[in-house]
Amino acid sequence: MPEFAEVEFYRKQWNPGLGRRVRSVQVHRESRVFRACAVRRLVRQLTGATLISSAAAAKQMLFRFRRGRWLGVHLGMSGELRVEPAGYTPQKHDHLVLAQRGRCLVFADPRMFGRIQFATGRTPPAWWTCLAPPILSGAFTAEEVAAFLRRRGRTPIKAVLLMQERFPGVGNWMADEILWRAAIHPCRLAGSLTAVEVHSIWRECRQVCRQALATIAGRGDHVPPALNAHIPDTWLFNHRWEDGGRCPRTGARLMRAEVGGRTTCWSPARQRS
DNA sequence: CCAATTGTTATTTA
DNA sequence: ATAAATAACAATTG
Repeated sequence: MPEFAEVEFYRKQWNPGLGRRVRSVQVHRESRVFRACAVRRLVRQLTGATLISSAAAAKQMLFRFRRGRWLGVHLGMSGELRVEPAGYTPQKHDHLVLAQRGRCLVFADPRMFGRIQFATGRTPPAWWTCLAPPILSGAFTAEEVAAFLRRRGRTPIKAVLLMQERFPGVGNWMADEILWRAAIHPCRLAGSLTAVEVHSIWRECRQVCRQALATIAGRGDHVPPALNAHIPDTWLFNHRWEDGGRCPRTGARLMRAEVGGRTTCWSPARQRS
């Protein structure tokens, strides 16, 4: 489920634990989510550690603990972070629980495509620092986007938008939202776009990221009561899975088909092949 | 039983 | 050799 802004939403869920010590760590040891992680070491090192700060980038989260301990979380398809009362008993899909004095910080993921990572050191680990420059940073330029689309010229634009090495945090629904706003058909080959269309892609990437962040993740420390509760009906998002759904701008029927290996939704009236 | 799911990666194909 | 397409991963739901 979670893409860019949803990841930020989940990051904030653990905010009540900031500045607090972890008294004990519970793990579902053999779970796949620990495939890139030395679990015993994680348990040993995080027990007694104090959570200092956290950050989200792309679809990745980083939690920093005192004395150079770093916890990485990727939510995969079905992961979530939440807070439970002290004394909480982990359920079937809870793979990692950090118990603090007044609460438990829980990572759950039924499908287990998610990933937990752990590292120690003075500086953030490589899997964090090597992420592509954020779409909302100055390093995400129209020129870089144009060059990338040229290099992937024979690939449908929908599939290109899902490539994390250039569009960090963009997932299936965001890619569809961007193409719908830019009025570009998802099957168009990346190399066939005009300069104006390439520029629209760049602009709408930033626009969708910015608006999604404000709407889904909230502003400052404020977090919306539920994930995706306040997404306006003027977005494609709220119509893409409805059977017989209609384009909020043209009123025409939406189409659905597999493009670039993912179910894709578009408005034929706006997005011409 | 079959098909579906908002992600990533290894393997196969072109 | 590179890039694109496909399969696989796992659990749950309709």
